[in-house]
Amino acid sequence: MKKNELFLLVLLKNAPGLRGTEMSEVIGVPQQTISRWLVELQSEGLVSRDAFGYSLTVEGTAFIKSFLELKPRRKMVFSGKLVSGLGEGAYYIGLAGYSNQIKQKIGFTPFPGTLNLKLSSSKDARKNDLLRNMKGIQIDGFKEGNRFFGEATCFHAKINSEEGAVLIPKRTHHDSKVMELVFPVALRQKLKLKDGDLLKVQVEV
Amino acid sequence: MKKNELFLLVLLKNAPGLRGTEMSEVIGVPQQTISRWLVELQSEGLVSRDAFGYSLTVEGTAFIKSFLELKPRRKMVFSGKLVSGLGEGAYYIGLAGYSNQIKQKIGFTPFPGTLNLKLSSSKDARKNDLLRNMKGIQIDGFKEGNRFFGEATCFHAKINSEEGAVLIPKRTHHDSKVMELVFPVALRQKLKLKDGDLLKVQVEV
DNA sequence: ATTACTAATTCACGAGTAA
DNA sequence: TTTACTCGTGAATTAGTAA
Repeated sequence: MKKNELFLLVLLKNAPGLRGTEMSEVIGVPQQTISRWLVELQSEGLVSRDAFGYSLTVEGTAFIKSFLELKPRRKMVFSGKLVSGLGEGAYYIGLAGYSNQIKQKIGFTPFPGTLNLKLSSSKDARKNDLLRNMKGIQIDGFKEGNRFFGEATCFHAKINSEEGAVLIPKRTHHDSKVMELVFPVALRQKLKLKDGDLLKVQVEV
Repeated sequence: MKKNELFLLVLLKNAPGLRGTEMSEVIGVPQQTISRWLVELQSEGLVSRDAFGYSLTVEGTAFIKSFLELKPRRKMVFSGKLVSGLGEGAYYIGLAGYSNQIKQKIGFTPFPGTLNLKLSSSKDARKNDLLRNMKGIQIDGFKEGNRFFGEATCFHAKINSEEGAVLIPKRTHHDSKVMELVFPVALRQKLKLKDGDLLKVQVEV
């Protein structure tokens, strides 16, 4: 696939059954060029054509979907001091609505309680801000009785080889210097941690 | 923005703070080319650079977001015969969980009942299939007591100047020949319709 | 290390036109 | 109508290299 042809894939994803002439108008590229792009995309099996116009093939749909999520695997390292949360974390993580999703999407049943880190440097706070804008593992919101519990995003993370996850609630705007983590075990006890201990976190982004 | 530079915008959307060299690896284009693209994107104010790498600016974020939803406004016309549903429609549409969303996102409080059309031609059935794959107005699922009610997609639609909407439940796989519509009024009564009447629907996609 | 300039090369573009 | 071919032209690419 030539880079420019991405335009057509996005367009066809949004509106299957388009004509080449329509795409030409929307993108602002001559019909001849659109045609050339479409010929290549068809030869690659990403696009098909019928009497109603062009559409993505199954492969094309998969391709554009995975492309839109394209990102390199990177590790971001943060360091911060352990602080006490307000005990809210334990309440939320204890709810089946969150706990089950974490089990299913991240791979462990979280210990009902969160580890709160106060990041040491403003560099790390800045990186934390970047993290909050990234698309991680989506945890859906849900309704429990009359209360609504919001969405969150997670990233796989490690503290001293202990596998866990960073938890970023979508709507509540924590301080950029605060990072919240969940683990399958009571990490405070397992690693004999206390408030003020300096910890290094490796986050998979 | 040159067309190719879209790659970088998508990438930076997914992973802000990337280095040019990383983007080069992921996209498979030499670093020199990435650099040239980034120079242009910065001069256009879509991308900014700091000590941590490149990120989208606010304008860049808005730009890529609107691009990903790019599609031409089109009208699709269907014709079909009015048939009786199973009365399920009325039950679902009557639920506040759906009704309120339709009011908010489409602009009218739906009459609790749906109009079911049996499409006349296989051409129309094929177009209906295309419609089901398009991204329309999203109606979220919700939980009511123990029951879960699934997502749906809507499109603005008209029957004889009467404004309504096509309703496409996400998970239930209706026959492609069946189209379900909602209106702010009891259209059957208002237009004195009866089963078997031939109707033309204009759908905004 | 990362980023960006210059210059040689390539190959994508699109007007004309046919099917 | 819509789609796609040819081919002359020029813009986009990228290796080499510097900062």
